[in-house]
Amino acid sequence: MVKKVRSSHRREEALSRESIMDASIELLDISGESGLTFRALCERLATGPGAIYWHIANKSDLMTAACDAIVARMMGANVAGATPKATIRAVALGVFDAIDAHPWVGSTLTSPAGWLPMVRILEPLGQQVRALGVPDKEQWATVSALLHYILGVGGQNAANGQLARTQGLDRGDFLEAVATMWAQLDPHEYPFTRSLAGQVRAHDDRMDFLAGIDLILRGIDSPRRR
Amino acid sequence: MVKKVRSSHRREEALSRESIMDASIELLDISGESGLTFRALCERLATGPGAIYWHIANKSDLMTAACDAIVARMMGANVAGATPKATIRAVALGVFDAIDAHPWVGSTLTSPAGWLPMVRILEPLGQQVRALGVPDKEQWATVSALLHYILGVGGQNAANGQLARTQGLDRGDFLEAVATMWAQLDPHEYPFTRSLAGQVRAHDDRMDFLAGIDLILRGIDSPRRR
DNA sequence: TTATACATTGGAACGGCGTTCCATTTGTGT
DNA sequence: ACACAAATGGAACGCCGTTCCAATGTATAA
Repeated sequence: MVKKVRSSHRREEALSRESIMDASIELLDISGESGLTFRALCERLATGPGAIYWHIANKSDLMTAACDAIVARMMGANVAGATPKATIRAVALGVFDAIDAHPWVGSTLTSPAGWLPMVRILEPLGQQVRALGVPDKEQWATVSALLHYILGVGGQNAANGQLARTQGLDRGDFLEAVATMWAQLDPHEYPFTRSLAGQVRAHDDRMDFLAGIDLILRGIDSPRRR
Repeated sequence: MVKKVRSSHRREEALSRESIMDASIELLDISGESGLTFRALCERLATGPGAIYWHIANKSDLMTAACDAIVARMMGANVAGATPKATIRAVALGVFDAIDAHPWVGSTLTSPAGWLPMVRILEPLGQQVRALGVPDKEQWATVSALLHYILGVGGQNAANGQLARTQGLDRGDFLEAVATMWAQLDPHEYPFTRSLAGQVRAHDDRMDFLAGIDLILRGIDSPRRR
């Protein structure tokens, strides 16, 4: 029987939670959510699954930590000093751009295990909502409206981005495809959606996202009828 | 060699796209998104994967169609005649309740392939937004704000529901766990989230969801400053 | 120095997944 | 009676996350 001889030296760059996460983020950015597999990770890190599992608990742990790293990095760039509304817009756009750059963050943020990265977004929003003078009793509903809107757009953008990537079409092709499908809908059942087909072709995701944020901010300003 | 004898009669209740989808929805409702596998489906339908693949394209096709069935069913219950705002609230609550009853719908709606079920929701919202007198140019941004908020809350609720189910805890336990985690956050870094811990414990998801809808509706009423 | 404990590593193996392929059976039109 | 297409069910494939474990290096105690 031949005894397999292991490579005689320990790896030069030691495996660590950080090095594993760096590699994971690279894989996710390059080939999307489905690109992060333990096999791909093992190849990139030149090791086996056992070594990776020594440092992380499971794949969900890996994804959450990677997501948290992105969100924390993005939040660090935010500066204070501006008006509450300007700060809310800045946070919202930060999340939007982060998801645009790393689509996989969109779906991971919504996942149940991802409460820590979510809190990083919730906190600054809440501080500004409070600064706007929203009464204590209404703060939770207000900030959760903002947060859910932001995550909702992010999730949708992430999904669209992944669809585009897998189908290999750019933004223009994608919008064209959507516009065409909508234009072919039944005019009696879907008059509104059909009428939207034209607008969608030329719209700007980022501007519309900001318009939605402003809509909510105007709602916060409006007195509550009772 | 022994030749395997097939059962001599054709199945009494013929396999069809509908019967497959009924079984899929049952499986999804019983055991969540991870409960729908081809193996479980084969057992329930007493057949093999090949027979199923004769009627559907792939799993994504299956999920989207199941999701669309739920959404279409729910939309059928909506009645006209009320004010635009009341109708918007009714549609929103319909989606909320549907996702509450079938959590897997929440994640499927957001998936890129699910544009058809999404349009079923977009359409009535758009018709009412138009009825509210929102100018053509702003209709898309307005209705997409509503839609993304609704899907955002739905997705989060679905995620929480699935977490609760897999961990086997009820709503009270879940909220208690969240409140405890938030209360343990660093007071200097997360003052707002910490202050929220108490409110969260007693909040009502459905009411807060409606409060968010009303927030957006108030924003639609408010004049756009320029 | 030597023996012993412990942290880390890498690879083999497992069960389960979506999907494909194909021999076989059944119904239908001639 | 025959040919042919629709429909069926099961075996097999490749990939996935995860577990297990023998081998290796390093630190510590004798």
